[in-house]
Amino acid sequence: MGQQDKSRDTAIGSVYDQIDAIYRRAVARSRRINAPLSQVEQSLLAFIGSNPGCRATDIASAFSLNRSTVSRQVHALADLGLVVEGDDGDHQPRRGRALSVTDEGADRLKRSLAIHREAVRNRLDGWSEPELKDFAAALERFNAAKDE
Amino acid sequence: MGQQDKSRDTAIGSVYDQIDAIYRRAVARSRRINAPLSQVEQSLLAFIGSNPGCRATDIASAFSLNRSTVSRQVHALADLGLVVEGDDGDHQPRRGRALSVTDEGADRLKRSLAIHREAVRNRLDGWSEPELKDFAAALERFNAAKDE
DNA sequence: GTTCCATTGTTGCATAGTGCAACATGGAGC
DNA sequence: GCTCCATGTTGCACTATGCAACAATGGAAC
Repeated sequence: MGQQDKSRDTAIGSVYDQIDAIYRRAVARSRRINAPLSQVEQSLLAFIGSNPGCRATDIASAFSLNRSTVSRQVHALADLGLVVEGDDGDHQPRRGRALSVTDEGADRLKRSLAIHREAVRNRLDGWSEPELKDFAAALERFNAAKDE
Repeated sequence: MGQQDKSRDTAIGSVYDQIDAIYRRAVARSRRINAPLSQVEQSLLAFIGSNPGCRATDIASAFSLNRSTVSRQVHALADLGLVVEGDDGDHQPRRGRALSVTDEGADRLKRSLAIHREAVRNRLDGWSEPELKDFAAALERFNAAKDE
C-alpha cells in the first residue's frame, strides 16, 4: 500500500470513528434527557409529516422496519392523538390507510426537534458561517452517496 | 431575527437533519447486515481494548449505561471468550475487576470494524484527499465540543 | 359480479437491550 | 476487627424489534 492509500485509509478510519462517537453520544443523550418524543416516535412523526398520506408499509420500507413494528408504533402514536388515519383528501392511496399528523402531533414534533437541535447548536458554538456551511454541505454529500 | 441569524439557523438545522439521517441509516443498516458483533458488543469491546484494565463501572459511566446492563453485556462477551477478567498486570484497579480483550476478541473486533469502515469507505468514494481530511477534521471539532 | 391473488395490516410469540431496586461482595479506613 | 462505600449481580419490568401466521381489503381476471 502506497503512502497515498495509507493516508486515505487513516482519514476514512477517522471519519468512521467520529461518526461512531456521534452515534453513541446520541444514544446516551436520548437516555438521559426526557424528550417529548422517543427517537422512534420522532422519526416516524417526522416521516408522516413530510409524507402526508403515507401508509405504514411506506414507513416500514423507509426505515427498514418490519410491518408489525410500524403497526404497533403507529397505533401508539394514534393513541396519543399525534397521528390519524385518512383525513387527507389529497393523497389517498389505492390500498392501505393514509396517515397524517394531527395538530398536536405537529406541535409535539416541533418541540422535540427544537430540543435536539439545541444540542447541535451548542456544539456548533464558535463556528464561523462559512465553516458551518461547509460542514453541512459535506454531511449532505456524505449522505447523498448511494448505498451499494 | 436578522438575516445572519436566520442563515445560521438554517445551517444548524441542516447539520442536525444530516446527522439524524446518518443515525437512522446506521440503525437500519445494522439490522440488515449480519455483523460479527452487535453495535453494543462492538462498542464495549472497543472501549475495553482502548482501556485495558478498565472495570464494568468505567464502561457504565462512559456510555451512560446502568451497571446492571454492563454487567450482563460483559458476561455475555466473557461467555463468548472475547473478554477476560484480570490478566492485566499493568492496570490493576483498587476495586472491582480489571477487564481486557482476548486475542479472539481483538480479532473479532477487527473484523467487525473492517465491515463497518467499508461502508463508510464506499460513501467517501470520489472524495479528494483534502476534502476527506477537512471532513474528518470538522467531525473531530464537532465531537470535541464539550457537553453543556 | 365472483373468484382469486397480492398487498397491507394485525397479533402471538420470542428476543435483545435497557433501567430500577434490592441484594451481595470486597476493599479502605478506622 | 468492624463499618462503610464502591462495585457487581440478580429479579422484575418495559420498549423496540423480528418472524410467522393470520385477517382484511382492493385489483385483476374471468
